[in-house]
Amino acid sequence: MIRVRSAPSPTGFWHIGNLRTALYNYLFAKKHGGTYILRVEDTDRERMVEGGVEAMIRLLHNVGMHYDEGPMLMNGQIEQIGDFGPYIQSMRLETYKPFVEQLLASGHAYYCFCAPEELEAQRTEQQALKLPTKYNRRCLALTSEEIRQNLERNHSRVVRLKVPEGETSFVDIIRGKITINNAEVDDQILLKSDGYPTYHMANVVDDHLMEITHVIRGEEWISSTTKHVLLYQMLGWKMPEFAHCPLLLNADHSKLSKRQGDVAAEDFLAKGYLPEALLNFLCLLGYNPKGDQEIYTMAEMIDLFDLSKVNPSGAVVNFDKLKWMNEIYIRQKSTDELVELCQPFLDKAEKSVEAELLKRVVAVEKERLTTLADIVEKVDLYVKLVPYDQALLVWKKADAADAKANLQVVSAVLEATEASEFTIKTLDMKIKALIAENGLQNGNVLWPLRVALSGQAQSPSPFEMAYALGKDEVLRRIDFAIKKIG
RNA sequence: GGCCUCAUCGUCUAACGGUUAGGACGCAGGGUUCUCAUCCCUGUAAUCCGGGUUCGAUUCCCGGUGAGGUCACCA
Repeated sequence: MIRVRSAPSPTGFWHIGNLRTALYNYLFAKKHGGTYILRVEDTDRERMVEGGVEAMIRLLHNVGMHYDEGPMLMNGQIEQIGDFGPYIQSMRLETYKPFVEQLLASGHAYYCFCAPEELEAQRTEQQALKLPTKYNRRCLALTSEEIRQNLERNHSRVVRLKVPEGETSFVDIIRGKITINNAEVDDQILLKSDGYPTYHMANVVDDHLMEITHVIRGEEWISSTTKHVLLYQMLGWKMPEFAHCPLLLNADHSKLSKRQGDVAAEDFLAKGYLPEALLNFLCLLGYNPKGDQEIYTMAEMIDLFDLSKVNPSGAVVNFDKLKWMNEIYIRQKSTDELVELCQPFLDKAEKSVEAELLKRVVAVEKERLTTLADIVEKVDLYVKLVPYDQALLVWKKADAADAKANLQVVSAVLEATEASEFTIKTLDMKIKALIAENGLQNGNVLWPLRVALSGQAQSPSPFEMAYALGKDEVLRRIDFAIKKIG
């Protein structure tokens, strides 16, 4: 049984790289009929952010990546769902203690009473001498009597991993075998002076206890994996398989950061990117399941998912391509769905648009939306005619008299047309027929008509505009234009 | 700096050791068209460098270079 987890810290925001790694966990679990788990790694109390856990839960919910076990929101309250809980590390402090004791007893770990300031001083010295910055193992030389006394005095202390000699290897599904000489590895702190375990300790213990079979995480963890492997060996536990996903990069190839534009996953949803588009895009960033296909349904992504096909090199995020993909997904939506999706953006902008009008506007503007938020501006010219210069009404190959005459002809026809016949297709046929019958030029009729309806040099076609606006408003705007010409 | 990892168009990528090195985004041009958008067509541009192995290397091996990661009582 495959069991994988996303193990985020709730101390910051989730950027799209974190989301992508989570997606790979999700796809891998679903592909193999396994279990996807959310576990919160909040052992750093100083960096706790209020509401961080809730935000993460909502994000996964909003993008439709539902997990089988983990903290879930029930009526606004966090509840632990699953047989391996709790899934929040700060609630598991007692769970880690026996294992730290075990390591201490077996000689794989030791107490360290050095003050943080001392360690800091050591580090700067080592850096100055261009030596590796490692703990000097001073406390390893302590006699058992000295240790006992320090403990009795309740001296501030941590527990460190005693890294043995030799070398450590593990197989990464994406990169193959990775070997590191243990001499390079620092005696990692496992238990902090505040009684909280560090990531390394908590992560290994929880992965074991929660029976995690595959650890799929970001590339930045490769070097610490040695410590994790050592811990599995010392505790006599079966190791999970590892897969380290490449990082996402800025255009200048630096690690993706907030400084160079918005990268928080939530922000993309807030800006009107569809979750499906975002996930499809992230899935293909550094990965290709097969051939030339670009658009995949979630079912396809799951079906085709293969961790070993993930590219090992970092991927620059091509935001233009995300926009393109979002446009594709928007066009695939039905008008009704799109109206529903757009509504929150209008609400947020405090624009209220009559339901039937909005539906017609969305139908027309669908091909012109890059994000859902674009609807907020698009809707303006339908709600209210914006002022325009009367010269705009005149087609480049004609004059004002033509514009006026043609608008009058069209107006008469439209007036005689039933409101129910104001569809794009019918209007197109009627007006084109009118042009043909009177031996007119398309441009000389359609340009003034379109400008009369939109007030813009560039806009949807007059048929689309007329359909969206409806008969009454159309006649009103044409009349206004005719009077404007004078 | 030590260690680890990586390397195909500007970007994301495809290519049993044999292809005119393919696709997508972007960009440019064209078609459709009253304008915009959509849609369609065309073009643009890449195997980091040097050795080896091989009849043959983008592909395998070694070295160099470059890039990224990591070196916390953060995850």
